[in-house]
Amino acid sequence: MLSMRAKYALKALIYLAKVKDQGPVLIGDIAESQKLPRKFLEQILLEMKNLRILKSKQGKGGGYYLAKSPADIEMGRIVRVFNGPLALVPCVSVTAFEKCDECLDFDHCGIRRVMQKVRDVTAEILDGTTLEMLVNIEASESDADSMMYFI
Amino acid sequence: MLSMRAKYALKALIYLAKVKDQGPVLIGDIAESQKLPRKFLEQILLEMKNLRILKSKQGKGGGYYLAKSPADIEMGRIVRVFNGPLALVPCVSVTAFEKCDECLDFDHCGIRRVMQKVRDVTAEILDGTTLEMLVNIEASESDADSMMYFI
DNA sequence: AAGTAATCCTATAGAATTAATATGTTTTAG
DNA sequence: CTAAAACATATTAATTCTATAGGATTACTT
Repeated sequence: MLSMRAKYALKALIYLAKVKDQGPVLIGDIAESQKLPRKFLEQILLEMKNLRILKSKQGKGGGYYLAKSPADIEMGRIVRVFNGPLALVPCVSVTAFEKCDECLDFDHCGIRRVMQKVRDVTAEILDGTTLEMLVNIEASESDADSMMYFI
Repeated sequence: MLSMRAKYALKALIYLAKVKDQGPVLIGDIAESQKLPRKFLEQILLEMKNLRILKSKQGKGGGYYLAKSPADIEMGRIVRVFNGPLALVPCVSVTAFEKCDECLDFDHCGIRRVMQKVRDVTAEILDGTTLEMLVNIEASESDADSMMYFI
């Protein structure tokens, strides 16, 4: 399952994308409007700022806002940062590759080969979905309609 | 990431599928040949027996063996039992559906709609892969060859 | 019937991770 | 100068995960 941190990060980003022309947004506004725990969210936003996904303005009148266009922020990136590798086993991870301790025959491991496929399709979807698309998906009426965003 | 329990369960099953005509197999044999911690594996095998995935024979000359044909045991089942739901968020889980606490608008949630797609393709692969296929995949020489097992 | 080899069963320890809160520091507009 | 805001780090509490321990039960062999 996705960690709360990852989910909250995505929620906050989607919100920031929706109000992106209104200048800096207060942590408190994001937390309240999205029903997220304020201090926990604070950490998450800070981390995204350090990763240059967000920018911030300190002091009175300050807040957070997107560092780049919603079209340039991929869901995959956020999930990796806050939830860890997409791969279900380390031996098919691109960002955190590692052989399994108990591995007897890397080349012929069936688990690895299947999990490689799972990772690939997952990455295709998540890396292929931008914040901009997420906003559009939320604007579409039915699940069926939103499906056309996938290849 | 997949839990060790899930990985060990799969390893044990693949091994049992490979030697399936040789009668009951000792826990110790499985553990040693697959480099799995013996007592931990014991729990896992017992659980699979209670789920009717394995059968066992107690006492001298006893051991574990598959309760059904490798063609009838799907990877998805094992992952669900030992790792939990395939879904990354509870609101797209078939086996453990639950709305998110912080959910504001279920019908229009972009995260949910994308994660639904991820769950669906993952389930398609894992539920579409049987133990028998895993054994065949391990017998094929290149990763490319083994790819034809996927739809 | 005894002995032994095996699974069965449950408890528990220890480590790691996660979610969240707490507390204070720094920056900046007015 | 003050108040409002982000910045930064430490700590807690709960949960989960991996693994081990120790005995209870079952059944084959002699």
